[in-house]
Amino acid sequence: MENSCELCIYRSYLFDNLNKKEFANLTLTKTELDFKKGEIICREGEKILHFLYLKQGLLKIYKTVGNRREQIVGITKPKDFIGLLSSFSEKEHLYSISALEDSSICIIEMESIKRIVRENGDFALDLLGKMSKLNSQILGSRLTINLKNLRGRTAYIILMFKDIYHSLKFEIPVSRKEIGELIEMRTENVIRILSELRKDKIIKIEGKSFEIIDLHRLEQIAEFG
Amino acid sequence: MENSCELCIYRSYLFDNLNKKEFANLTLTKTELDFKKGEIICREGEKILHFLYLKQGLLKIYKTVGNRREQIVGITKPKDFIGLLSSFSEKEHLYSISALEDSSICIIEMESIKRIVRENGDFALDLLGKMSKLNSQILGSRLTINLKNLRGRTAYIILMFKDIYHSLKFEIPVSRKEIGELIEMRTENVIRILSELRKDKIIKIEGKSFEIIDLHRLEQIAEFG
DNA sequence: CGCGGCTTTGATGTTCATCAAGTAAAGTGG
DNA sequence: CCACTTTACTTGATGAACATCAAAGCCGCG
Repeated sequence: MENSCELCIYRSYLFDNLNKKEFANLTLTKTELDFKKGEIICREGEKILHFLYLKQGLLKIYKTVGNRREQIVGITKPKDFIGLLSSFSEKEHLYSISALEDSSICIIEMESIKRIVRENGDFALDLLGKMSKLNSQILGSRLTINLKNLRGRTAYIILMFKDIYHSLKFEIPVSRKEIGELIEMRTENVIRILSELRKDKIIKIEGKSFEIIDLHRLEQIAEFG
Repeated sequence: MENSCELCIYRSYLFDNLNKKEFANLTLTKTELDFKKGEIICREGEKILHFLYLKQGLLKIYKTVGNRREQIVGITKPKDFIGLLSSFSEKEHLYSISALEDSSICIIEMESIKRIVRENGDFALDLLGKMSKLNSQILGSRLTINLKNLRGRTAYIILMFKDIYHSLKFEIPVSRKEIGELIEMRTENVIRILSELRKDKIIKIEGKSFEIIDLHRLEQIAEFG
């Protein structure tokens, strides 16, 4: 695992606007942490002390509601800021975050980031844009999901994984139960509809191995379901 | 209508971090516009050219989906930035906005705001925070609504109007149909459940006049419904 | 080996959307 | 200002979509 920020493949994505000195100062306070699949990165209600950045892996952002039900708010892909949803406005995390796959996370003191925002206008503007984008995406996906019926939601989530893995064939990193939490369905219905899609020869599934056979029809279902 | 930014009651809320010169430059490009109830401020897909700020009134942010159904994303109260959800990341408005009440909106060139973000770090940081807050609120309310049954949603929206008007008695600015769009219910069910709540002596309603009789029970319903 | 969690299928029940139909209110044009 | 049209509001009846319940097989793990 390459641990130098200088050489990080994402350096230019987020920190392109920083000069040498700013960048050096930033890396001083930076830590990189690895989390195993299933581990919890932070819990709803904990103090926000760090700015979190997903270098590698996949995370879920979720909320525990009432009696041990979980509602997944979104999935974080590499290059996403984690918890950015609220880092600049809240004192405590609004959502919990855990690793769906083994993941590497870069951790920077919140104060360091704030200092750079104050000192470097281009960085500030860029960060505003990225944050705005992430929020739009998450809100948009929630609105979209709620308009669809169960078949449409299921197709939507399969297509989402296709986009994450850039392939028609992939291993999903989540259980059927977690799929349900992501798209607001009961586990039983997730399974039922996956079976239907299999019988209709739209997908192949075996455990967590998924393969999309008829992409066009799947997209139709996601669109009009 | 007082048109000077110097004297605006909200000046300190948003522009407290600006020095005299910055503030003067900003006000040069500023316009204030009045919209009548029902008028459309912007449409989904239009170019974002301005930074919009709600001075007075009430707006709805919504999306037209498929065959002339509307989905309301949120309600904007005075002091909220409008369309801030996406101003810094998108070229076009993601949502349409219209006036629920007669409203005054301050319009500032997007470029002016961006310049200040670049030049004034404290302003940038403050804006990041406010934007983050607004996004959290909107996302939170969507998540909350989707967990509730129809009774719970109806109670929730009544309580929201209570908070907007700071009173147990108010005139709602929306039709039954619009309430439905706000909380993802059919118009008929909105009416049915409002009638139930009336029969249960929890609220009094007559047309658009609402009065909360039993606040405690209403809160219970909103919480556990 | 047995326990608990995940997966699967079928049967049953509830909630809510849809359909239908009628009244009231509000805008429109002659 | 009144007939006319349209839009909002209201209630009841029906059906579809989805949640819940139940039961059984499977797998990993202590």
